[in-house]
Amino acid sequence: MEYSAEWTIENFSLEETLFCGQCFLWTRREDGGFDGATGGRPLILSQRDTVLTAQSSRPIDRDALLRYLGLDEDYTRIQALLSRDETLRTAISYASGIRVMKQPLWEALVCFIVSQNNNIPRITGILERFCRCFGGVCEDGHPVFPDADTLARCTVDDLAPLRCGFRAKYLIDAAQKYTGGLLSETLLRTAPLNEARAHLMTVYGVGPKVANCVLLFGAQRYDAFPEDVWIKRAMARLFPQGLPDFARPYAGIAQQYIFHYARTSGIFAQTEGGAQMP
DNA sequence: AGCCAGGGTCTGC
DNA sequence: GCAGACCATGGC
Repeated sequence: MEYSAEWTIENFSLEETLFCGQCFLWTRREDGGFDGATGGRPLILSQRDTVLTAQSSRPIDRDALLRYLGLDEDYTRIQALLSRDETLRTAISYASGIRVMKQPLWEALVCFIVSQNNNIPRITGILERFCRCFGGVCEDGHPVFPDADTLARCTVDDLAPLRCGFRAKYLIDAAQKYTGGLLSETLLRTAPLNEARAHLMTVYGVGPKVANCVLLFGAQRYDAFPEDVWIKRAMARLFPQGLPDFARPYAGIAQQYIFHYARTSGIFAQTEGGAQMP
């Protein structure tokens, strides 16, 4: 690891941010750090108290990494705004170190297509095979996330090793539309939310939930509000009237705190002590 | 064995 | 517009 970088960051949890269900591309190391990549560069991230450290075999783009981790946003302000609601304040306080990451659109599209009707450990496994099979590995052995062009040339049978089931045909259609220029990132980032969502839903296998995840995590649309089974349960109990209006511009960020709180705090007794982190 | 998992499509009403 | 069958896979 020739290159390294270091930051001091208050009120941030790298582990909770990487493993709170918004991203499935990082793995735990035995030394307590995490293996992953951004922008095609392999990275080892670690944190001790308020010190975040990045190591890589290639030069580190400090700004890009901070942005990827959502650390370029003022969460003091966002959390204070959302905390005007008492229930949101509870959910945020439970894991206030979480940041909503800014993932590349293509990665988010693939990851959340894979996520549908699936559980987090298996999503992670499928995506690891996906990277190894179609992206190869970089010089230090870390799997590389494949380009859309590579996947667009594949058939459903080519994807068999992934064991991703009925999602294979969805992934291929997404790749073909993405490389074919049928998905406008500008539109997804700037159009009214309903239009952007409808645009994404032209992809076979992308419905409202996956579209909202891609908008939130892959296009930084903080007003997008993905509703999976956990969020539906949590909303029915905690916000029967829906989120308060003032929270709407950041509904997606609120959603991430609610999601993590609902799954791991034990307020829903479905899984003893909450869902386990991989 | 049956149900569930960060759902979506397709058909039939 | 809405319910219900069906879709692959793996863990519990």
